[in-house]
This record gives sequence, C-alpha cells and structure tokens, in this order.
Amino acid sequence: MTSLNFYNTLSRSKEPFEPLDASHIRIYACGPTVYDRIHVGNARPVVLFDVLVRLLRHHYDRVTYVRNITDVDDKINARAAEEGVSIRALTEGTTNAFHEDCAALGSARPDVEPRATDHIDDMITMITTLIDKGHAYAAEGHVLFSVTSMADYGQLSRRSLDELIAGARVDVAPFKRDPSDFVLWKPSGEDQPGWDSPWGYGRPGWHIECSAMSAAFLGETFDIHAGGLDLIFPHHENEIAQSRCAHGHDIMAKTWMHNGYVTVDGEKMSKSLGNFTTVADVLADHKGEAIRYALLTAHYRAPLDFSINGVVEAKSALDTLYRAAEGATAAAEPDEHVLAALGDDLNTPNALARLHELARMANKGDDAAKSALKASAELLGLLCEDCSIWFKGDGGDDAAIDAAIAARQTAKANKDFAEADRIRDDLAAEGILLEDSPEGTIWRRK
RNA sequence: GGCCCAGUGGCAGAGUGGUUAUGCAGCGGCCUGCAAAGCCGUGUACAUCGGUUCGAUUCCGGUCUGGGCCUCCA
Repeated sequence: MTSLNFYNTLSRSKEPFEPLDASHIRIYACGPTVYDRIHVGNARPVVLFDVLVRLLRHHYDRVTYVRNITDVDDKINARAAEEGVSIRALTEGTTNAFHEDCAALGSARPDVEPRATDHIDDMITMITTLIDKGHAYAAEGHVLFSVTSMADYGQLSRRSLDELIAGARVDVAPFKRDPSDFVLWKPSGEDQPGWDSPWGYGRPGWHIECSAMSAAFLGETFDIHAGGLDLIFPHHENEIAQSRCAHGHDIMAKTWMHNGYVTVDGEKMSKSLGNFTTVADVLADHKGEAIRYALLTAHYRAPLDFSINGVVEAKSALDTLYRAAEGATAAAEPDEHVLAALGDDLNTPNALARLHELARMANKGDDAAKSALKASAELLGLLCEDCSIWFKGDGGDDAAIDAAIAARQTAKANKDFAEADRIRDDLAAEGILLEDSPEGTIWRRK
C-alpha cells in the first residue's frame, strides 16, 4: 500500500500518517460561520479536505469526517439585525447556500455536520469540567480559560505568553486574570441569542464549540484536525487548550493540517479586506468543476492566487481530460503515481500532472491508461460528469444544431465548402464548436 | 516590535545537488477540403550577492521584494 505522509503543523514537519485506530479514521475540519455566502478562499479547504477524505477512504475501510456549522456568533447577530431577518432564517438560508456551493464544487457532504446550537449542553458540560479542574474561572457573567493553568499553552502556534502580550493589539477586559485568557462563555442581553447556564443567561465563546463537537462525534482524541492557516492562532490553539485540559490527554488531534490562503494580486482574500469573490459569483459564468480544478493546481500549503483566467485555464485543461476519458470504465485502482502524489502531503499539482500524462497515453490508444485516468480523476473528485453533459450541457433543444450539422454535411458532400464553412461559423458565433472525425461530426459548447 | 512564509520559463505551478515537470498560451509539423480535436517537435526558467561543493535553481549566510500571524477570518 502506498504510504501516506502529511505535514503536521504541530511538528512543522512531514510525518508518516499513523492512525490512532486503523479500523476507524477520524477527521475534523472547521466549517463556516453561516452569515454570508462563502468566497473562493473559503472554498479552498472545502475542496482540499474533500480530496483528503477521498484519499483516506481509499486507504481505510472506515473514515468519519466531521465539519461543523457555526450558527451562533456575533457576526450572525449583526447581519440578522442589519437585514431585519431572524437569526434562524439567516443561518438556515446561508447553510443551504453553503451546501449548494459545496455540491457545485463537487465536494461530498461530511459524515456529520453538527450545528453549534445543537450542542450548547455539551459546551456547558465541558466548561464546567474546566472550572472544576482549575483551568477556567467565572468573572462578571463570563467564564474565561486560564492560559497560565496550562504549562505548554502555545505549542501549535509556537508562541510564548510573553510574545502574545508584547504583540497585543486589543484592550484587555479588566476581569481577565491574564491578558491572554480567552472567553468560554459570555453573557447575553435580552435581544441576543442565549441559553441558561450556571453562569447566567449567555452564549458560548468561539472556540468551545469545536472542542465540544469533535469530542461528541470523534472522541477525546482523533487523527486529523484541518482548517485554514488563519485558524492556527487563536482558534486551534485554544481548542487544543480546552480539549486537552478538559480531557487530560497529551493531544487533541494527532495531526493538524492547515491550508494556505487564496490571494488576489498577492494579498489574502478576506471578508475584511473586501477583495473577495463569492463562489456563487464565479458559478454564474463558470463550471464548479473548473473552480475545483483551479483550487487543486497549487499545493495546499502554498498560497494560491485566484483569477478568473485561472478558472478559464482550468476549464481548458478539464476539456482535455474529459475528451481523453470519454467512455472509459474506471479501473479498480487509481494510478499508482497519482496515489503516490496524494500520499506525499496531498501533492495535487503532481497528481494533476500525472492525469495529463495518462490522458496522453489514452489518446494514443492505451485503454489501461484511460481506465486509470477515470479512476484517478475520481479520487480527486474530477471527471464525475458524463462527458456528453460536460461538453453539451443538459436540457435545451439541440435539434436545431443537429439540423445545421446535417445541412453542412450535405454541403460538404456537394463540395460546397463555402456553405459548409458558413454554417460552421454561424454555429461558432453561438458558442457551438464542431469537430469532424471519421465517425462523423460532433459538437460541443465553448 | 515579536514570530513566520514566499520569490521558478509569456502566464499558472511542481520538483530536484549533476538528466523532460505538468497545464494554459505561442510557434513548426502530421492529420483535415479548410478547421477543430489529437499526436510529434519546439522554449539555454529557477530574485540578488557571497559561501560550501568536482558541480547549486536545489544546502548555508547576507541583501532586496512581496505576503501572513500576533484582533474577526478558510
């Protein structure tokens, strides 16, 4: 079996993947806060970790993939108030939109997709445990995690408390014992979402939901925790603190994987900078699979500069692969080079390069390569559409096109090439491209 | 201020101590009525300055440039 090696942010090095329990692989990824449609930067981890899960499923019989939905957050409250809609309506509508975007990107739903508001009890239980163990304290309606109670706090982001204080750019709440202590629970006003708790009516802090839900579905320790680079600090650092201190283990997740940013002209795509493009915006003019391909062209830890031109190029590359794989039956096993590339810290650019090598072989008549191409592409979540649908689209009345092609055939038979070319040019003007072959003329949409 | 990452051919983007990445675009050829698709061929690319080495784009150090985290963020 091809070995798997992944870069672990905890050790800052590539490590062989050794499951805690090979009979059940457990992976958690941080999901969206549902107050707005996702942008291309948000789509990157959705696609990447979908490939990771596909790879893990290839290697192991049982894989459980959990990705949460954060539906309690102050940004949600603000957006709901701004739009004059209920919080419930906002979060449910945004969640549905998220699912649509994921489907368009060819990313399968995770096995479990818990919503934070369904696990408030778990969070309260965990917070109580942290207080009982001396890792947290209540103050003025808040509950705070005490970072100084944890000897090795900061191991993921490799920051010492001194460094954090030196770089602090925020005002420190007066009730904090240490400036780096972070909120587990905070009080809610009458007009804010809240739940009754031992510390009064309130709502959870940001980090506790992932600690509570990962434990609920994957156990106190699990194999892989994934997310974007920007979650390393403070989110993941604090998840680790909460989970390890509550459960008393040396680790929370064994391997921490973080994807690099999607950039725009070199700068991080982000909501706050305003330089983002939503997935829905791109989907208006481009295929979701082309976005997916574009997101896989760079190594997941490297920055990926997004441009529409990149999506257009991805479409061209996919056209080539679809043509080469047309009519193929997927081989039982993906190509070994593709498996090796993905097993080497999810090297999707190398995997795609191999796909193109297989396509070239297939075009030269190598049916084994053709079958391998199909099977390997599916491991990446590519070439999943029917070739005819990819090129022609589904639905619509194609009779006029067929009639035009027939008329052109007649013209060609009569050696009336001027008329034949006129028909072809007219179709091209409508985005219909013709290809003559010994088996007849086929068409596709540009 | 502290910590961290990156700089590859027209563009995108892997990788390697000495030999073809791959894709998109371009050019030449085959094929074609002409195209398209496909196939074949084609590009003296590795920011810069030193060092180590028989040999460095690949290792080490300096410089320049760009970016990130330290606050919400995938």
